[in-house]
Amino acid sequence: MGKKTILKSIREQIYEAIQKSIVNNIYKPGEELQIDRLAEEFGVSTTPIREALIRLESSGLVHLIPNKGARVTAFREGDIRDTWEVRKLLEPYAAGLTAELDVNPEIQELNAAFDVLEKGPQDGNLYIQSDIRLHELLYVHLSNELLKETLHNILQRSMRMRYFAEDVSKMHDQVVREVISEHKQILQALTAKDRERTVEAVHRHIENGEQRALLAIKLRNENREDRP
Amino acid sequence: MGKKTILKSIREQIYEAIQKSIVNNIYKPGEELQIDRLAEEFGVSTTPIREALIRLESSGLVHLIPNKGARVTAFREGDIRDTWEVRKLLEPYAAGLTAELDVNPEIQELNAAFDVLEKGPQDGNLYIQSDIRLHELLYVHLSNELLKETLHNILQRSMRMRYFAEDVSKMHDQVVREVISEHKQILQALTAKDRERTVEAVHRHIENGEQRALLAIKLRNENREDRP
DNA sequence: GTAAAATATATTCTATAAAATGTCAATTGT
DNA sequence: ACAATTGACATTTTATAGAATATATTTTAC
Repeated sequence: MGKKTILKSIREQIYEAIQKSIVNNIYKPGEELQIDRLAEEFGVSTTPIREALIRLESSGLVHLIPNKGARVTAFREGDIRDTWEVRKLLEPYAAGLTAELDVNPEIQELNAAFDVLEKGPQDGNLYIQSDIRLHELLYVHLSNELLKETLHNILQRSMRMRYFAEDVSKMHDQVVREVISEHKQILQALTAKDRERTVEAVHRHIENGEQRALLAIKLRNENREDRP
Repeated sequence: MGKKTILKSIREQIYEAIQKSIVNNIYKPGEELQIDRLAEEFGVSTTPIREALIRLESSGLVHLIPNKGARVTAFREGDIRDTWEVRKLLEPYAAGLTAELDVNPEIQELNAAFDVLEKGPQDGNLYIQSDIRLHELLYVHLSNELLKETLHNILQRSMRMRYFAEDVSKMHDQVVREVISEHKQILQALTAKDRERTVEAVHRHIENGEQRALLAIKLRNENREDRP
């Protein structure tokens, strides 16, 4: 009763914290993740840190080298292509199934958010939140847990790559407008409960997103060539 | 020098051992996996056992309940459908890509194995080995690591479900012949380097496999109804 | 330049803390 | 009086911490 109730295990909390930091590029690709240091930072022993890192390896965000340590998984252009290749196989299909469900309330919400973004001034945070929520909408209501898990994992990787490639706070107005327009097309197809149109709209959006991510990482790499 | 050289960490060895036992249904669906008991069985401390179980949860073979323990993941008919639904999205696509590579040596080997199986007497072990190797052939040579990882994981789950549903040692001659015939069609399409035909052959094989698994689990469940 | 020592770090083990479960008697309700 | 419910205690098991060991890397001495 009066006692403090632990809602989640320490391992779980650490896992979520590190995951979030990796997806948001606070921990950078290739960065070392030392167990002792993290244990001290979080104020816990090494055990839950190790266990969190093991789970993070399974989700592809951390790379564990035996007897050497853990690093945030690094990636190249090719990894972006690979990730988007799998995304193209799963996400349009999932979205097509979602089109046959009733998700009107969420569509309304997202439409409203996109209207704000189109008219109002740049709001990076709202943009990211809406982006994530739209893509989650495309699969969270499905009953196939395996498909959901798999897509969730791939989406986490994608998001990390995009946020890394194009620093969202500095994103060009033009790109934001493009993405919002594509999102609205997806929402329209969903509203019409048109499965085929949804599949196509999502597929197009993913392909465009891939091009945007590839372009952004190329620009980023070019800017990094000339450095101390 | 004279010292024993450990090739893999204990965690890794335990992980592989338990994984194998789950896929081969030595540890049954729903079975409790107590850390202390396993630690004693394997002659190690509890730490590497825990860590192996955490990884196994990520791969979907073990279900971890906080402060309660670990169980081998249980599954129903619906989980078979879910697993095969995702398989249908990924495996034919991967096989199609493989059709454009040069994998002749492995095709020869597998063809030989299937010839032996068709003519010779029932050899459950050879049958399983060939089955696994054929399905691995359909993706292992690809360069997309994410696709490979994902497919590998899904295939592990499928295999477990099939081996559970239809106890392979008791499998009917008719079914074995069916499967081998489908496998040979896939190998032919691969030999011809015909991408489209490969995709179709693999897709058909997966759909038939789903029906076989579903039928087998139904029969199994019926036989379990009337028990003490 | 090589080999041995020193250092750093990951891995594993052991011990303690915390949580869940089961037992059984006391209590309550009918 | 009897069945069902509650609650304290004992047992079991997991979760975390902290210590010991193994492995890899770097430094130093020759």
